[in-house]
Amino acid sequence: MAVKKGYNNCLDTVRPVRDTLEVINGKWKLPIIISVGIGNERFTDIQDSIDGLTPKVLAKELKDLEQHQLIKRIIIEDYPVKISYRLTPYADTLNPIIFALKDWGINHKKKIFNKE
Amino acid sequence: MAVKKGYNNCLDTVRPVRDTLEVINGKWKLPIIISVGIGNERFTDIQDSIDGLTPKVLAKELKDLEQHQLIKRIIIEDYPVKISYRLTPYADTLNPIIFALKDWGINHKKKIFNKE
DNA sequence: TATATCGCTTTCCTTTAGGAAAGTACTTTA
DNA sequence: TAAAGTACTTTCCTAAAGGAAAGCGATATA
Repeated sequence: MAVKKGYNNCLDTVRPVRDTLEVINGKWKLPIIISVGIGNERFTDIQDSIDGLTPKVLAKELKDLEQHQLIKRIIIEDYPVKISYRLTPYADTLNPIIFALKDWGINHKKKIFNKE
Repeated sequence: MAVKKGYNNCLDTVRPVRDTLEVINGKWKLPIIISVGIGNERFTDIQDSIDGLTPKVLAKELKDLEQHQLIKRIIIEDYPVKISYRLTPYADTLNPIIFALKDWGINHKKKIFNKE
């Protein structure tokens, strides 16, 4: 029989939410995905488009995002060799999350602004 | 005239997303909101419902969430005094975010599972 | 020849998050 | 009187995130 517990079980929701947060955690991953998605393909462009992002952090986050198959790194064999970053189709599945976060942020700022 | 820039501007989306992430950052805030939302009102119940959550972290996160007006702390003047945590109506506005994260997490697990 | 750009890497350092364990003040139950 | 529960706090520690600055090997431009 089941062990007595006084609390309500919320694992059905908490577990997948935590799984998602593990993929998109940190300050930078979603901003980078947004920037690449909007058309910034070059390392320097991505860096310039996001305030406060340092090259070290960008390089690390790009690697993480590549591993999760959200971004692909394309080497263009030209003289000089160029490197281009693109979203994978899978990254598009993050759109509902990005829109939800964006909407909430816009609304939250309104709320705070009207209060004070 | 405008300064030359080679990158596409993504601040319209990045800024509100970052504003939201500042409110719900970390491993624990959304799980706690989910747990309280599902009916866990007591400190110990919330703690027990979320795997790995320590009392120190829970106490800190509850304070943060109170400050952001997502949770209210209710003191029940009984013998002994009891303390109850509830979501504010404002916390309900996070639902689209939570559902989006949940759906993505479920789908992501499927994707990984089918691959390997 | 000198300087600049690109896509990073490297080093060093600070801050923050988070975990383990014990303690505390109070009350209730046996 | 002892043990247990409630809602935390406190201390101590580690790991990870993040920032500042310089460097590097290649090519390109003046």
